[in-house]
Amino acid sequence: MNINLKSKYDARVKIIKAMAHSTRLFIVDELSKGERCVCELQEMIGDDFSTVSKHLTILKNAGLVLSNKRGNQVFYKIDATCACKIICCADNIIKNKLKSETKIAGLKTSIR
Amino acid sequence: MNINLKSKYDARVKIIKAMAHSTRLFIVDELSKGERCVCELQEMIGDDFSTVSKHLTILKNAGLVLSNKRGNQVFYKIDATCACKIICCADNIIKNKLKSETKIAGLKTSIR
DNA sequence: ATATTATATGGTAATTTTGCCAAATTGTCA
DNA sequence: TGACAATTTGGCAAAATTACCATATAATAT
Repeated sequence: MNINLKSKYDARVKIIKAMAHSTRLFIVDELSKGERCVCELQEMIGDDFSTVSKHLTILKNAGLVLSNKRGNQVFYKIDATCACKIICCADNIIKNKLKSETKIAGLKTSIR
Repeated sequence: MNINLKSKYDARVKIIKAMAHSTRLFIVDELSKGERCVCELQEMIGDDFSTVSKHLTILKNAGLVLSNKRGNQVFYKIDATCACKIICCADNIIKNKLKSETKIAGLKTSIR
């Protein structure tokens, strides 16, 4: 693959990889409801603080979320609304897959 | 995180992970233009046949593409059009990020 | 100043992903 | 049938990701 094309795909991959983890998807989902501080997210997720913090850094570096420090708390919010659309697309794909699987199951039944 | 919620996110992650690789993004992009056989994709990508084949298997298992054997060639095509939308979303995020970065650069210049 | 709270960073072991080679499979054609 | 072409699968080493602990940093309160 040529070098320019490769870097175009690498830029896209960076975004998509940032979302390719259940914790980070959860965070995006949660932030789509509104701003949350790290401690709120950590409590919901249950992982170590440092783990949650690193997930947030990945999302931030990818340009998906923004952080804002107030006092000694850091609040995160969605920067790219398209991140939510990506989740929506994933849900559509899951729905379609289930539909086509039941269709196949139905065909198999009707063959008997 | 509770177990049901976790599995909901895992299903989404499976889809997104399937797209989280530059070669696989390229394949989705290419297939969005039309059906392609493995050898065509392999030639464009340049990786080993087995590598390309494994990428295709990942996309197929995620429900993003379909395969169809004709003669001794296997043709792949897009199953989930939403896969293309995800790429589109990634592009939007990249565009916004560039925009906000130049805005910040502009502010810094105007401070001088 | 010092203790405390909230978050980020460095280091590291465990796990997952990747990509190549070799071998197996499937279909075509002589 | 046997040779060949296209694709997939198994095995494995290298690279990347993940999650924890310990430590560092920053803001607040005493």
